[in-house]
Amino acid sequence: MNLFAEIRTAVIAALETLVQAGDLPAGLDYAAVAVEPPRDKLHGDMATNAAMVLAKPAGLKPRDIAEALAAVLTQDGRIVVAEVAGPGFLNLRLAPSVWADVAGAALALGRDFGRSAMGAGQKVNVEYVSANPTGPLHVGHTRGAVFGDALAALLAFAGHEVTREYYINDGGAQVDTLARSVFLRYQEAHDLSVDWPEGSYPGDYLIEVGEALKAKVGNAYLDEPEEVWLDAVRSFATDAMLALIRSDLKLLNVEMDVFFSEKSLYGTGLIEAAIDDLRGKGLIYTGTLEPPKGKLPEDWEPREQTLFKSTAYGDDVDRPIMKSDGSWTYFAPDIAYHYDKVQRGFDQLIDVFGADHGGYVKRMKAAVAALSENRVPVDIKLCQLVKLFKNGEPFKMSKRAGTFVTLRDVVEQVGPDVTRFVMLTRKNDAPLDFDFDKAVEQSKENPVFYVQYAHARVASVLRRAAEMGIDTACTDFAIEDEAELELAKKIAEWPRLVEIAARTHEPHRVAFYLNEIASDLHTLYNKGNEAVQLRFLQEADPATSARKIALARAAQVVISAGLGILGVTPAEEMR
RNA sequence: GCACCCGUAGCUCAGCUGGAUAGAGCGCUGCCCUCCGAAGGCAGAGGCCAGGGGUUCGAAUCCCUUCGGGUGCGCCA
Repeated sequence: MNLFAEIRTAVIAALETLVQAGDLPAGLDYAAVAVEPPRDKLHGDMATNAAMVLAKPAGLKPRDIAEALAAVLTQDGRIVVAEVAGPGFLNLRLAPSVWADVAGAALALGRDFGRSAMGAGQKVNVEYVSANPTGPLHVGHTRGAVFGDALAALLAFAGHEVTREYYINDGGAQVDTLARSVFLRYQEAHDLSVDWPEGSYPGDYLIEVGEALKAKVGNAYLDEPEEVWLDAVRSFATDAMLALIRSDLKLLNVEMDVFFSEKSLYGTGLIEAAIDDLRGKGLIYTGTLEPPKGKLPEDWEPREQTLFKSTAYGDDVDRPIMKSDGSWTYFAPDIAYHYDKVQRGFDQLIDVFGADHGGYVKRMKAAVAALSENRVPVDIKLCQLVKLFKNGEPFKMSKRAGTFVTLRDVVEQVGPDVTRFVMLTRKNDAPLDFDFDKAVEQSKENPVFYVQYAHARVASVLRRAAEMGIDTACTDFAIEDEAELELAKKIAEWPRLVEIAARTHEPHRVAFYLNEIASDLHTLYNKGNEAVQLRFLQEADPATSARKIALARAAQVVISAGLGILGVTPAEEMR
């Protein structure tokens, strides 16, 4: 139940009434009519721009439309005051009972309150993490993992059918490097001393993989040339890395529906099929690209290549899909992978990448647009860097991986709940500072704590109420004070916020909202210190107390639902 | 050189498909702790929304441009 949507429906019905009465011309487009919370709450509870939006097409003055609209709307029992303001806004003030009804819905629906049918019938694929299977996940992946996971949950909450997917880059040269690195560890496991060539993966995490390989094959590969063991070791190593990555994800409670292997596209005709599809559309050709302007690669020379005409779909230059030795570039399997997603019938694709893949966005969009004939939109969300701090000092090294801090390092220090919440306290395209100490600090500056505390505070009130024999299942409300009204209104905003966040693909909005509703709850609670009649717990008047507690429970339900979307456990107590 | 992202209070950042007098936290100033949990609370000061043009009844938001920061830029994925 989205109260804003309901009032908007009422506004449009009222406009129709005006049309019937001949006060407005028929056939107006109401699409731009909005009902929103006003910026300044002194203006009322909701405002509509209907009169201003319709003034021009209707050929009338905004204020005249607004006056007429106000007259009709005040006949609605929910609307107490409708007054024209500014250039033609219509400010609405709602009856207190309306807010109580919304809070009542929250209690009745529990964590399903705010669930939307917005995405009904929409199949969405969210691809995230997709880290190369060459080592443990690091901090950057962590942000992508949390973001993608929260976004998937948010879309599901908004009614979409969501598939969470991980693309395994196991087809390129980097898994060969992995295999060779594991082979070196395998040699070490046999007490041989080895040289680490430039570009190999020297992290400690491969030591046990080398030992496991020894345990499996003994000394069978020791004196053999690469041709003998490369395939087998690569497959052994990528399996091990994938197991590592899965266990990393599990630490964060991230669970994928599909792990899609790049390798599975090779030798199966899938890449060829995707490229053929593009060729059939006249988008594949052989040609020579212009050199990039400015800093020229040193070994630049004009070269004829097989190209995808991505410029036909908004890219800046056409992109090579085949190397000069006839093998595919990395782009070709990616095209095939997205072709596969399109063929699986998704209505919408979302790719979550690191910000360093920004240059990849246009060609990927071009590819999907071409493959789906503009049917399937693809939204590519870029996650910016995470800078780690400890005691305000930059924090860089990992004991495990050597050169980078791992997901495991982070989660082991602050836990999955804190990791997830903090990662969502910034917009995805804004850089994020993550301070280990602040993240676990128990103070108002720490949003994780602040929101958890609000939830726990209600739990605490409920426990004490039960001891005092106060009804904790009451569904009547006593919403009188300004602070109570604020909280009730904030609860009513939840369904609308879900839809906005889902539409914009921005789960951080949920985190910010939770901070606000927590703030309203704390404010109300603190007000009870001075104004005794505002306290939730009132031994002398259990009936009133029960109705106050009902509001606290409604807020708690919303906080719980919001945390659920973010993948954070609501705390029952903070000790 | 080109493309993408970003530029909002001293600091870190929100800001809804364009809406009214641009918000929050920290920091700062002043009050407040025998009180349902003060691991705080209340109030106040503080902004040319980087600069300039344009579209619009209306622009932090859309378009153009300048400046400043980040990322990327033909057989690496």
